[in-house]
Amino acid sequence: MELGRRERKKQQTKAAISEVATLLFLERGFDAVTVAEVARAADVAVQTVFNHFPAKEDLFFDEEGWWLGPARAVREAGDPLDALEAHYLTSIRERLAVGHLATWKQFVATIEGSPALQARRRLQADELVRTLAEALDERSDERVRNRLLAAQYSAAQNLFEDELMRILPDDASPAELVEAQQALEKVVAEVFAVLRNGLTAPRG
Amino acid sequence: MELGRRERKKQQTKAAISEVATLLFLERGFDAVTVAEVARAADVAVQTVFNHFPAKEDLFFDEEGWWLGPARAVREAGDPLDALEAHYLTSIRERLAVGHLATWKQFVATIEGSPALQARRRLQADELVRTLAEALDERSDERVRNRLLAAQYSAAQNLFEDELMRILPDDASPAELVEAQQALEKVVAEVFAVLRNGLTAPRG
DNA sequence: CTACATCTTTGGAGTTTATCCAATGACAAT
DNA sequence: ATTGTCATTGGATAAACTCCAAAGATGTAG
Repeated sequence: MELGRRERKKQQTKAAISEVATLLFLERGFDAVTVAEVARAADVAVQTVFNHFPAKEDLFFDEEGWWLGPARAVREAGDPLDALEAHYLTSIRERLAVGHLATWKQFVATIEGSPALQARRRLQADELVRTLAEALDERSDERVRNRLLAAQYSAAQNLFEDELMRILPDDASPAELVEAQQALEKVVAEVFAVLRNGLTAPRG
Repeated sequence: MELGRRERKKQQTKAAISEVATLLFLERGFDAVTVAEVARAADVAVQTVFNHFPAKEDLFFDEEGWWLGPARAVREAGDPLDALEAHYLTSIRERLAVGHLATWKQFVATIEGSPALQARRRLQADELVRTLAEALDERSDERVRNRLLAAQYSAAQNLFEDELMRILPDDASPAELVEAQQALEKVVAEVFAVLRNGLTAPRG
């Protein structure tokens, strides 16, 4: 679809605002930067910022709807657990791609430094669980188990994220990256084994 | 410990504020009532409200730390799953006690009508999961499983709450109460059976 | 009982996020 | 060129929350 100049300029200002905002947030922390400052740095009116982003938090979380991924993965593949494991391994590899990692660690650190961003992330996690549970409902009518599984997936994701933050130094060398990826994939395998076998089964 | 008049009056104003605020919130919704209104209704200065309650949400959630219950239950009993099941059955019975139910349904409805209150409840749920996971860590060093179980317990609690809201009419008769309690306890038994046997084991 | 210290309450000014609205200016369509 | 649409803007406003200094109530020591 062809975009007119007007729409193009609109997207342009939106992108400019988001970019300058993200830089400021990463540099000085989310709570320490006011929307007025962002507007000034982007050379637009404060109202323009709110025209494009419904709330301040949306300036930071510009990626749209990653939390719908697991539900989609379940819908598009055969066995739900296989689908979820594959989906998670893919997202891990993306995160560990060269250049992405440092940025990602900074993102997480910024979130952990701001109650408002943490609240927003909880909302996203909730959305993930809800949509995943609905997707699982389409595969099996065992509502109770579907909801428990969805919660476990979300918990597993948190686990992996903590683990990543823990084992990876800020400036990881390529060798360390490979090592970390192998370590993480081992944890993923362990977690999904637990999910498959159930909590009380003996570990593999 | 003996409380002086000063401290007594302080608690008194705090209680008065909390009470009048809760009434207003239940009646007209959390977001539709301003702190200034609460202050006016309680005949105190706005600043006085914030002297006693760090944030507006604290005017609604005055009960302190119920979300630490599961962790405590695990620490004080033998088998963690038995402890959690017993703890949850107890809390259900409290909620279904005569007189408490209508109030509780109103509370939940008010929460569901306010994004701010929902966010606060998510924070509490997070705290529950975190503390429960720590308590489980003291019983077993299988960190991964402990975290998955904690997440499942939280999910189960949400399930029960939804179920309670769904099956119970606002003005339940004593007979309906008994019936609802039996239905709920059956669901609880089913969920904990799943937790014990694992997701993939055949249902009982 | 008086004087002094402490602590709660209060009013006022200010900050920040967010909304509403009317005016302006760039772009699109005829 | 005119006219309508739409993004942008400034201004006013609301609401949660903070800071601060003054006032009022309470506790304490002489």
